[in-house]
Amino acid sequence: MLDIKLLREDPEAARAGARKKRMPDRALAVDEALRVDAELRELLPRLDALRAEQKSAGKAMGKLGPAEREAFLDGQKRLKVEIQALEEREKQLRAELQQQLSLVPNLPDPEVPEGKDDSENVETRRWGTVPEFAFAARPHFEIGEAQGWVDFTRAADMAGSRNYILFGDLALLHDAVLRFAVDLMVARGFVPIDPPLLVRDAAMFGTGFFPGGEEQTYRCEKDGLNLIGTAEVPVTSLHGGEMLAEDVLPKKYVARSACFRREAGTYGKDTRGLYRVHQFQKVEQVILDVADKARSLQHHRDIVENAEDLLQAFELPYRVVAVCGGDLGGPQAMKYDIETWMPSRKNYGETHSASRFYDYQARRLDLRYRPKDGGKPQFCHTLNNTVAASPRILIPLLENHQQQDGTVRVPKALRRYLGDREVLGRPVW
RNA sequence: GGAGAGGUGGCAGAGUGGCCGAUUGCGUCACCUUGCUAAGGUGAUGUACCGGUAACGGUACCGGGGGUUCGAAUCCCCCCCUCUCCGCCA
Repeated sequence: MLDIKLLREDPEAARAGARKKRMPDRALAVDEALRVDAELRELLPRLDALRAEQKSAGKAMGKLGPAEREAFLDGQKRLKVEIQALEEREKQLRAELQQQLSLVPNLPDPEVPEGKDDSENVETRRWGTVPEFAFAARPHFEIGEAQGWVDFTRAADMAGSRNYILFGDLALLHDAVLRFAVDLMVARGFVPIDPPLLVRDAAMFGTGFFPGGEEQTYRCEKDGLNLIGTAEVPVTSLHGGEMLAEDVLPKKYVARSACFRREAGTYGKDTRGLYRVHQFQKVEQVILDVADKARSLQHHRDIVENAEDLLQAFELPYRVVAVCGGDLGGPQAMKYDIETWMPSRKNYGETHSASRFYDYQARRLDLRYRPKDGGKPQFCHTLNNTVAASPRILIPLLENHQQQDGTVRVPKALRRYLGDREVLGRPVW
């Protein structure tokens, strides 16, 4: 959520931001919000004056005898009716303002590249060498099925499409990756969290997934709860509604959780293999800190570096891209994706997504801190990034480290999580 | 799922229809006192919105939402959450 004051002072900035994000309908919300705000600002002083009158008269009446009260009652009753009418309107306007304001996307930073979709994201750097295979390299699902490591057919039978079942060494590798990711972050001072997977609407709204992301979300209607698509939701919401002391900041958390996504509207896209699935495990890093842009920028660099260090430890080639306006979500001010080389796609595929929000989520979550210098409470800044999402990360692991006979080499960093084995699987070809 | 008790300011905890935006304690800040560590005294100290350059003034907010009333932290209804007991259960 943006500050309404910002909209009053510079509405064009908010409209331009929505346009840069290719959300023209959300640009309209700026003007709707301002229209409602104007009416509210006209109404409030009148209402306040009436209430002041009611209040002072009411106080006086408390000191009067029963007989003298009668004289007051008529006027007070008229006031009451008048106030009730204005209050009714106030309630409508506030709800409308809230709704429109919550639709206005966060301002994309100036450094966010122009562009309509992910094809126009801008590469900022590459690491590693894309492997050249001296044999016919196979896609991960062929390797996995040949080894008996994954079953898509039975998964689809019992759970529908975009599901999978991992077996044996691949199930172990999946867990090894996640354990490595948590350990890496804990070593860097992040507090590990095992968060709720089912959350109320407030958490979805507060993190900016609602309104807008309802179709992507599995919902348990009976209980009014939503399955999280990322631990960002419960972890960023953790201190929602709180007033933190400045000296507890920054809060750095790392959460491992299952994630659930309906993937509505992606029919026919990435249908094979482990790339786009309804349920996966993810280790997510989240930072809450003071409202200081320079510190947000530094945290953003740090959380990208954390993910890069993981990929380097996994010996996987990757690139970092600056996500363009059209590919940016509503709540983000700026986002870097990290894309890891996936030989079967003959391309880099997104494995990480690092966002900074400034105070956009914190406003929605009512997440504040009291500055040390005794100033007014401020909304925090929030950031998050993937550390590892699996099974998607298994794609580059299997494909880049595959060997001619169908076995898979284990990167050194992961061996200690796999009984010190250097190779997974048996020769199958 | 059944029965009961509660949710009040940064925290703890009073307050059962008007004198309550709310006693008090802790914490925090300022000043004073005290020649170690410590302690003591005085005062200030909620958040948001509206108006004002400001001082300041006004309004709202006592878990959330409705209602009764001229007037609600206080009475009524619904919901959420916490705790205790019982039941069920990984």
